[in-house]
Amino acid sequence: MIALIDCNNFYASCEQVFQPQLAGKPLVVLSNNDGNVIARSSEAKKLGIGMGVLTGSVRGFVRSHELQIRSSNYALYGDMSSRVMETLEELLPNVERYSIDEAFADLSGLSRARMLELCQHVRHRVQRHTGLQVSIGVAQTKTLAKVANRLAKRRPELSGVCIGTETESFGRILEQMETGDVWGIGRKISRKLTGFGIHNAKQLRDADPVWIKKQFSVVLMRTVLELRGESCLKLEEPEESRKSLMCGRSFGKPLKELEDIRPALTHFVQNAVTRLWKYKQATSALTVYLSTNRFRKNIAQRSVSASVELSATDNLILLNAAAQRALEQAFESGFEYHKVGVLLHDLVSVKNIPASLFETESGIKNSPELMWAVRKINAKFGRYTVASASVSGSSDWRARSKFRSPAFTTCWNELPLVQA
DNA sequence: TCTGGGGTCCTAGGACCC
DNA sequence: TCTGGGGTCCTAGGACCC
Repeated sequence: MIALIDCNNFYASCEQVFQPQLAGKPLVVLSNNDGNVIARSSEAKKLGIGMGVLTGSVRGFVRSHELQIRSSNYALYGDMSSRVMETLEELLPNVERYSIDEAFADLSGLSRARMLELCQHVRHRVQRHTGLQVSIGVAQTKTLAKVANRLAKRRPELSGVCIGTETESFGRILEQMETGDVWGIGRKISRKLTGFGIHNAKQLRDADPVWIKKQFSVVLMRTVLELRGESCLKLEEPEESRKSLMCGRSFGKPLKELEDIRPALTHFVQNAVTRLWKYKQATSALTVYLSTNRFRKNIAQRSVSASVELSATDNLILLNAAAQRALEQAFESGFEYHKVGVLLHDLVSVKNIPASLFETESGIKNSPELMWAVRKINAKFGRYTVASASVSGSSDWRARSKFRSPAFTTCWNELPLVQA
């Protein structure tokens, strides 16, 4: 049996935990650049505010319903996520961190009564450690655990825990679910299924897997089998690390000049490499993406990328130099650029690289001592205390973030104040 | 006015080989 | 005029997730 543990309204709840005046109020969290809504408190959902709607379209609720608005604050959410995950790992075997606010765990071998007890215990402990609420769904497969989790959220009488033991009992529930609500089925596939007369999840479950594979793909076939209770998606081993890593953002205002884009890219490279260090990985290929704003139909559009191959390295200076070269290749003047980003791929664990491969033929010496010092200083005083020279300079690229709350848990200067 | 960011997996098709 | 076919590797792009 597999459990799916999921934080309720994660971003909005993180804001509420540190700002008690937000509790019980409709609240939305905005995307980078404050463009649209990416998270909502349950009160905001009740107002009918949809996921992804433009910020402008919810302004009316500020006056009429005291809607609260926050820019997204990933330092806070990331740190709260770690606290939740650590609590789960203390209490449950084989926890797989699936996303910032979700984890799977293996509960095989426990009786139904024991599972229920354990899941309620987990809920109380997470609530006590972090102030956040989680819902838990348990079933034979990951896909069914998602379904159970959905029920745990929707039916108050379950107190946040739904354990489905028999596949049979999912029949009526699946009948009321649209195919698009099943994990792994998005808009495109859902529409194609409708064309074949498959409208709900039960019909999908009962479709012929071989036919599904032929018409769609092996991916959807697995989903069908998973809905039948046949496990196709195993828990991932925790030591398997990520394969690629990216960092990029849209600019606060459009940029036309290469020299204005450079500092933004340097900043993203530094962010990406810091994460590379954290997981003790190195990269042997890097791609820089550069694009205009696709939503502005009246300007000339351009979306390009350029790649560079390297011998495996985690050296910030080398990687930034490579990224800047790629940017030069991709850049062409005459466009209003809106976004730049870097993708590090072919990641390998540093310990799997023979030392000799860390030597470099280029003029820039790989200097572990320097990198070590940069790492220590930035870990202690903040991520960009020591940064490549081109980070400084114009800051036109920085995103708007008008409503950001303090980094309560990760920055000494922004700790919450408690009045006794 | 404003239109997120960071991932994974799979497939199709081209290049190349024998 | 006829102009193989199967395997592998790589890449770009699609679809999905949160």
